[in-house]
Amino acid sequence: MIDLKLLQKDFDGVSAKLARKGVDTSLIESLKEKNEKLKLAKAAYETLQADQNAMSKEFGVYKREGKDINELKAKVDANKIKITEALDIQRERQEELEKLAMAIPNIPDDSVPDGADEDDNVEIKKVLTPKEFSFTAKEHWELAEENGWIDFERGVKIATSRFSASFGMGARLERALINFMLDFNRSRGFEEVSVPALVNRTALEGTGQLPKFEDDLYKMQDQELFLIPTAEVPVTNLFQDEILQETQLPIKMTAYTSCFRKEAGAAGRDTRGMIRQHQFHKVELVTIAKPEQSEQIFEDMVSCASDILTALELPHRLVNLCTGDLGFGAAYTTDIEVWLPGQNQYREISSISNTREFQARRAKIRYKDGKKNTFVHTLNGSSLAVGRTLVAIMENNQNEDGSIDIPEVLKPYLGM
RNA sequence: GGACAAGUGGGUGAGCGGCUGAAACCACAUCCCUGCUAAGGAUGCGUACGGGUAACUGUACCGAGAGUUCGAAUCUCUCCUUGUCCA
Repeated sequence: MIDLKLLQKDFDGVSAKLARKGVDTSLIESLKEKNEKLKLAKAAYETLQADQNAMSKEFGVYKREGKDINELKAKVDANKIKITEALDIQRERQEELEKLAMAIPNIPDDSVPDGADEDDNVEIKKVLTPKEFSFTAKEHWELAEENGWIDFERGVKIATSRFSASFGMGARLERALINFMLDFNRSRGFEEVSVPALVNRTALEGTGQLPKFEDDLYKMQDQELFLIPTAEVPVTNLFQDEILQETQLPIKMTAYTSCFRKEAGAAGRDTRGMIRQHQFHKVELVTIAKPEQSEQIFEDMVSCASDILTALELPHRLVNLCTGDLGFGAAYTTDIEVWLPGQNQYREISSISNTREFQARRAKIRYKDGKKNTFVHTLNGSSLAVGRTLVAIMENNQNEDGSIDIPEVLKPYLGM
């Protein structure tokens, strides 16, 4: 959630920054107005309530002294009617404000380049050079089927489109990758956690998936629970509504979970293969940090994800997301794109974001900064998307006969 | 699944419908005293939002929500969680 005090203080600054993200200034104007109206309504209600409390106190005194209370009671009763009205107005305004405020994205950092979509993202650097193939590189679905690693039809049969099943070395590689990634992240100081795959509405509001993106989520029918679209949701919200000790920070965590996305609006994109599935494996990094720590930790997280790809000998590049491609909660984001020779292009395999205090404000995660309570910064990033890593291994390590070389670092995980 | 009980501040734990934002103790912070393998004393110490340069002050919060009442941590209802017992 954006900082309403900041909005009040620096309306022009805030609205200009949000305009870069396509948020209409009139919306911000309306937010500011609603906030001011709520303050007035609150003040009105609180004054009446203060009167009421004072009169109620007198009641006790009157009774003890055996005084007549009829007159006082008439006054109090009349005041009560006004309080009820004032409270209704206040609640209504509160709801209006919240509804609007929860739907406004984070303020993009000044370093975020302007742009409409992913084509305007800015490359930061390339790591490793894609190798030349003496033959035409195949796409991963072809290789996956040839090797019997992934069965797309049978996945669809037991669920629906955009589901797949892995067999043999395909399945074992997935597991090896998960373990390798978790171990790697752990070696960089991220504590492993294991969390529920179902979360409630409050958690999703805390990290910003709700209320705006309900269509992208799988929801239980008989309970207010949702399948997680990313481990970021349960892991970040572990500390929801807590006041942490300064010495606890930063809290660096890594978690493996399945992720579930409806992929609403992605019809026709990546329909073949396992680039875009409804369920996929992902190893995630989440950090809860003091504000002054978050820039450095962000860099550490980017390095961690990039170094995993380097260890797997997969060429990739880092890009700085432009305003148009930036997620709802992020102040700034670096994507890591892995080279896919079969597709002859770089494709996203990780996305690392600093949300600064955007999620912390929603999820009420604070720490004791001396005597004051201060919102923490929260960061999250994939390290990495497992399915896409497998895709990258298949395409980059393919031989002319269709066989695939296993990366050295994975061999211990496969008993090789 | 059924019965009963409980949910209070960082922790333990008191709380009669008004004098309780909440005793006491522990922890923590600052200060004082003392000089020895330890302690003693004083003060402070919840959160959110609003007003005030500030001292301070208003409102709300004792699992969540609703209700009764002039007034609720305290009474009633619903829900959630935990514990114990039963199936």
